[in-house]
Amino acid sequence: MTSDFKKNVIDFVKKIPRGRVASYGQVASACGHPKAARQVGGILRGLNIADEKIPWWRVINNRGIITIKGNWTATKELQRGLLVKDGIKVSQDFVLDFYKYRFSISVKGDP
DNA sequence: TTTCCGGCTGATT
DNA sequence: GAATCAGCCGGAA
Repeated sequence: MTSDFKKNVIDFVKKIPRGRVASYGQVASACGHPKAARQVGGILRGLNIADEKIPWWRVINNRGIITIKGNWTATKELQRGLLVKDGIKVSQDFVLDFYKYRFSISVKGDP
């Protein structure tokens, strides 16, 4: 069915530049559903992870913490490594300066 | 189809 | 600061 929300989320995530991060709520809000933050993670879970075209690792929670279950195809360690590779400093607790690295949303709906 | 769960968040308690 | 509650929406059963 490919809801607009899903497409929007994926599209947004793909637009996240290197060295930047966005929170689930931020992405959800950009899609018009500020409360659907959980769904953002759900979408990334069901579709992408293995798709390196989509920087899912740049999507974290609003506290700059990698809140993953640890039972994924991806793990916290993997995500942390990818973030570090992007030039983002991540603590061993999987915490990063979200305030410093957060991605500014460019409001746009459909091209 | 319905029901339940979940990588979240913000507000309360 | 930890625990609870409510709200959102896509998957999986």
